[in-house]
Amino acid sequence: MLRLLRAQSVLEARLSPELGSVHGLGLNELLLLMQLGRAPLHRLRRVDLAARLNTSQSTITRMTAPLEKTGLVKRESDPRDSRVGYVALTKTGRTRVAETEITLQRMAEEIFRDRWSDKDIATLAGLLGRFTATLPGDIA
Amino acid sequence: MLRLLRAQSVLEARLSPELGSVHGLGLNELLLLMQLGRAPLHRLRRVDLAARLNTSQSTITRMTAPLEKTGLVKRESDPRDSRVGYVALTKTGRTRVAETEITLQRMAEEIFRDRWSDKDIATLAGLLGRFTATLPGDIA
DNA sequence: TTAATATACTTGCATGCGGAAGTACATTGC
DNA sequence: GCAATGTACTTCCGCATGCAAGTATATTAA
Repeated sequence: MLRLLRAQSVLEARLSPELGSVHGLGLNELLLLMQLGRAPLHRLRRVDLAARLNTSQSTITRMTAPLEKTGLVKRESDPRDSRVGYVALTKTGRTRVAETEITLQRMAEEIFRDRWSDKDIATLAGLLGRFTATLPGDIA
Repeated sequence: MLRLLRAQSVLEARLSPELGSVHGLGLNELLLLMQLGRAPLHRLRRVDLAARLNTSQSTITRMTAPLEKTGLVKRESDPRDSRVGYVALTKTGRTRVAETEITLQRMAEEIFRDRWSDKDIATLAGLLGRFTATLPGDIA
């Protein structure tokens, strides 16, 4: 179990810098945008987004501010309930996510290429899924 | 692979609060002390400790300061090389680590109890080991 | 209707972290 | 021996984050 904690830090240390330098997005920003990309209408309420990213609402507020400025994301309101603010992917945002996901995919292949069979990967994903299953918006 | 990132945050969210409230140690502090506990003479150079925790040296400096104050850890110097500062577990520190590890063990069992067989756990540990193998001081 | 409670979000504050710069010491090459 | 380089550590600064408090709106109960 302790290995899970360590493995994450190894992985993050490897992924984060390249994503940042190539696409100007932090790993967490990418994960946020990916959640939006998979949501209906490419948008989510801020509370739901926080739950999916297993983080706090205040983090969402602060993370989305710069993304709005760069135009990857925009605010939308709910006519039924004026408390809620949706975070919605813009068209620019969608293309940017797509590009970055390709890079991520390439890096994943690079990491797994050596000693991992497809079966190993599937097994790992399955076992880890038991942890992440408690979260909404689980990602394959 | 994304699941690995999510699984860690789920796990940390579950472990951290209880460890803090029961033993007054953060999860990262415990991991630090555990590394010392497994090292020869119960001590490590600060650089090596940073490498084992996959963190920066400055983090080690800041984390050890409070641990020194509470007497769980003490400084030792190297007569051969006066640049190095060892971080060494005190006797108090050793008993505290032992107590806390028991709590951790209990929590782990609680988490895995339901849907996990011993074989599942072993498989997961093995697969994750491929990531952590690059770090010194890997922990079972 | 109105008061009490619940929900969605933002802001202020404190904490934990990494990186760069600074200091002290050790090692290498001449 | 001494200059140049490398290593161990600390401190400073900025960034990301959670929590608690505050605001605005919605829902529930009387």
